[in-house]
Amino acid sequence: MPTCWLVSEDDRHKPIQLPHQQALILGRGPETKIKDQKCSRNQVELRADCNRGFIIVKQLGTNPTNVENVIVGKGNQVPLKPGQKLCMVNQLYPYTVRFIEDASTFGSTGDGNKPVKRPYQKDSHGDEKAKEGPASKISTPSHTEEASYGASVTEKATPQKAEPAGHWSQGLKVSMQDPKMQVYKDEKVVVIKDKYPKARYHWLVLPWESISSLKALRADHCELLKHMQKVGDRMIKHCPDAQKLRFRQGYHAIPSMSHIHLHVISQDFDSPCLKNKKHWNSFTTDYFIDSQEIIAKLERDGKVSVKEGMGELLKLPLCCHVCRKEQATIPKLKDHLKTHLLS
DNA sequence: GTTCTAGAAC
DNA sequence: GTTCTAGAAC
Repeated sequence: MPTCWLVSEDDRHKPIQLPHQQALILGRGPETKIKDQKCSRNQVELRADCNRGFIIVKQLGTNPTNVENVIVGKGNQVPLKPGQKLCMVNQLYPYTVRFIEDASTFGSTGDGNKPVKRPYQKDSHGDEKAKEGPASKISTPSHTEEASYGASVTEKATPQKAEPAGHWSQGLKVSMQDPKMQVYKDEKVVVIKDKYPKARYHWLVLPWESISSLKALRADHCELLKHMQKVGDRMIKHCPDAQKLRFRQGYHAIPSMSHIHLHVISQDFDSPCLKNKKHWNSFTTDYFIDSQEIIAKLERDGKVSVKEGMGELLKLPLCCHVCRKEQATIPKLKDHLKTHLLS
């Protein structure tokens, strides 16, 4: 059976072995050399399946752990396969997973067949709640996922109950199923109004098929994406202000919400829900990728890759999307936008 | 994703 | 003093 190794992509430390079918909890601590206070000492629970060649990543900490740039969500678990990227917290501390047949030349101990020793790490800062427990923990492999969680985690600490489907990042999956939210549906897609619209008109087009993110798209999704855009076109066409307003259709490079969704949004950005720089830049910088561009990339390459560093675009200065003039604050930007509305 | 709020900026 | 942002908490 191959051995499984968690590899620090920025080479902060040597690979950590993940024993087969044993839950290992990692986070801030000497093993990962992560000192970032945003990272819980029990940030993730990792469980390797050495026979099938993947690991299950469960987010235990409050701050986001990402797999392939998608937030896992506290209490949720997702698979991580070789080649995919795990970011321990806040898009930082990248890792990949590797399965090695002969592990003798790999890792820090050179002893490829035994789990890496992980002694109890006393909290030297004394700032962490005692309930967080040891820095890492291996539970017995005989438990089921649920039993293991109940036995090893609940009792020792995490006060919140595991509610994967209840996490905010899963909200779209709930909304799209709610008839009261649906404004259009057919055999392939459903349209809902954005719960917090960032403009006078702001819809989300979601496929019934569960597609986690842009990275999960494959060539055979092209027709679906074209259909989603056509449905968006139809929404715009039936809008009473269609003549007056400009619209864009596109995707966020790194969406916060699970389940792929096409934004159909009018370009007035006249909405009380548009409150901060992140909101603004997510719709007016390259963070917003036009539907056509995604479709073209998918047709050309058979996949969509999102460039690194897109998150930085959200911190850019506030720049008017019409005249590109920079605005100092959100309220000033909102005042400025009114001048374009009147023209 | 939103809400809340400390403290920076004015 | 008030306004506004940015980060933590949810």
